[in-house]
Amino acid sequence: MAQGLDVFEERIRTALSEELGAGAAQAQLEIPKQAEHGEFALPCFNLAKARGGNPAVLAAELAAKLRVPEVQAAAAGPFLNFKLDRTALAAAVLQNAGGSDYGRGPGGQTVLLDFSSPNIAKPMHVGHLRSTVIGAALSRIFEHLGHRVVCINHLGDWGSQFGKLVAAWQRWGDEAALEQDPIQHLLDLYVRYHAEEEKDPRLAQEAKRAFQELESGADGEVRRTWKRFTELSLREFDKVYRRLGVHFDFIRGESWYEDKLEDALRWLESRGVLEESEGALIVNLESEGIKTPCLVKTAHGTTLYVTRDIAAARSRLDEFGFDLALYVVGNEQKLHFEQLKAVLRRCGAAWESRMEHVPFGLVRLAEGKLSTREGRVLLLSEVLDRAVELARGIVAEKNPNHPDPERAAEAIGVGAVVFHDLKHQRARDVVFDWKVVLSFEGDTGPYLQYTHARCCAILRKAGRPAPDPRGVDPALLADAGELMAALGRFPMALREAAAKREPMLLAAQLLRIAAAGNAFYRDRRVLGSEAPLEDARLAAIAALRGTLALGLRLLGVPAPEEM
RNA sequence: GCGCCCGUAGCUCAAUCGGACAGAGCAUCGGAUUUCUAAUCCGAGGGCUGGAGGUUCGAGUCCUCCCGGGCGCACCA
Repeated sequence: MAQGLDVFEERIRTALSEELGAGAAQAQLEIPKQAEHGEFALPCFNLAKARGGNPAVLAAELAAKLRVPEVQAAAAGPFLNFKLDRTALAAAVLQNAGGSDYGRGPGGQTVLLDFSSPNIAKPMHVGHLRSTVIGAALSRIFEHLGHRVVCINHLGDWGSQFGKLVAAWQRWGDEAALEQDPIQHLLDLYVRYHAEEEKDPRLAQEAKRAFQELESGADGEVRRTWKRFTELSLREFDKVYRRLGVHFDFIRGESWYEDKLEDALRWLESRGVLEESEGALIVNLESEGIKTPCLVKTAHGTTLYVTRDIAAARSRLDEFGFDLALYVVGNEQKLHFEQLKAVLRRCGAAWESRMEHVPFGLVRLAEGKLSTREGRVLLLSEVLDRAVELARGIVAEKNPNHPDPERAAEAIGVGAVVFHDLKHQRARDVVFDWKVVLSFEGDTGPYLQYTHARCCAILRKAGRPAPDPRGVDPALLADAGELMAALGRFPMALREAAAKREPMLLAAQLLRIAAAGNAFYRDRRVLGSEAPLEDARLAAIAALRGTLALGLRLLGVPAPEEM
């Protein structure tokens, strides 16, 4: 069930292994940087070295001998280039491209994704956007590849910070302010707490006591207050998730593992990895090459973030039996996940190798790092609102007769913000720049949406259903090689994006597809051509539209039919 | 101080397992619309890939050192 260009790649590998032996099937086939070198290329240096020959000679020999159906092999110095027959290329791509199952894979694994995970009582800022959109995109990509995906939102709803928050609420809480804008009020309280904590040491005591009460399980004032904050926060988060089209199978904060903490600690004890140090319980990790010991219980008896993650990992393995668990969490928590995995390893839990931290760079402002406490925040909802507002103006200007301008503006604004995040390699820090985020031209989400909308317009104006792509004459699309090759690489881009946990690879492929598509219909009239040609071009447009729609959906970017 | 990540065009970013002449977008300049949406397309200029060595047939990519930035380094998450 090879799709797109995979068909040809398989043929090339088969021919190579027939000529050079089975090992050659794994030879490094790459995509040439320049289109005139064909669709695939084989650098012959290593092969020649292994066989004791000259790479250029080998390339020439292979070019003469290889027989690959519908593929022409040509030597260019030490490179062996493969150029696909244009008609065969179009025929192969039209076979699947554009369908909702294009690029679908056999999958079969259970993949758990832990992402977004904002902290209760704090607003979602642009930093949360990264985890949310990267995690959500990966979840859809893995799902499309046939895996069973479980998405968990591991809310930060536990920990000593909630002791601080409850203590602050008990001192300065304002019922009316909480009703009016819960997250803002809670944030104010949190900031005020930190400001006054140093002047008044009693605050720290109150906070510590409150968290101890919370963790004791007592169903008193502290717990009721905390629960209320959680519910109010979730309601706010839901609004953002709805706008982003993000869905979780489970919204389970750290508190969900509350009743599993004791068991986790007993387990560590039974494995003999627990040590006491300065009144606290730790796991020494020097044998795992980590100098910093892992602290699992504080001297005053409360658990920590990592304790909850240990409990969560065991619980999730038990419940879902995951083959792969991806934690889409910022770079700065690298050590945390190394420790988590090392602790499990010391306990003999070999399954920790299936857990993987998928880190991403942090978002910074030009003025400096974001800091909730110092009030240097950039609210996610504000970013989305501004993008939508700008889109609203542009829609009104460019398409005053749009049937649903408000909906289009929302799609364009949100799409711009989401795509902007996903087009960068996740590892790198990103500097948030309004000018760039709010740009709708060039390599942007709206550019992809626009291309999609143009295709929709052509298909709409055809006034009839798109022809069955298998019924059109692919020879009439021999001039669409760029577009067909770009579409044909979509399945590969999907697989790479999953393998490297890097949605950018899909985003980049969509940009290449859109660029090829725009060039294609710019120079070739679709409607009004003679019947067989119109059919063929309509089929190409349908494949383009469908692939963009699919790719955008996987990334979480809406694809309106009209802009 | 130790560890990890990053330095590519004026700006934001790509570059497949180490492969061909380091590519896009933005910005600048110049073109394209009686025809399916100009949020588009075509073209031009713009580079000692932070610096110095090394490995290799071949280095933006690997190794060493230096410079610059980010993050982390047990009682936060």
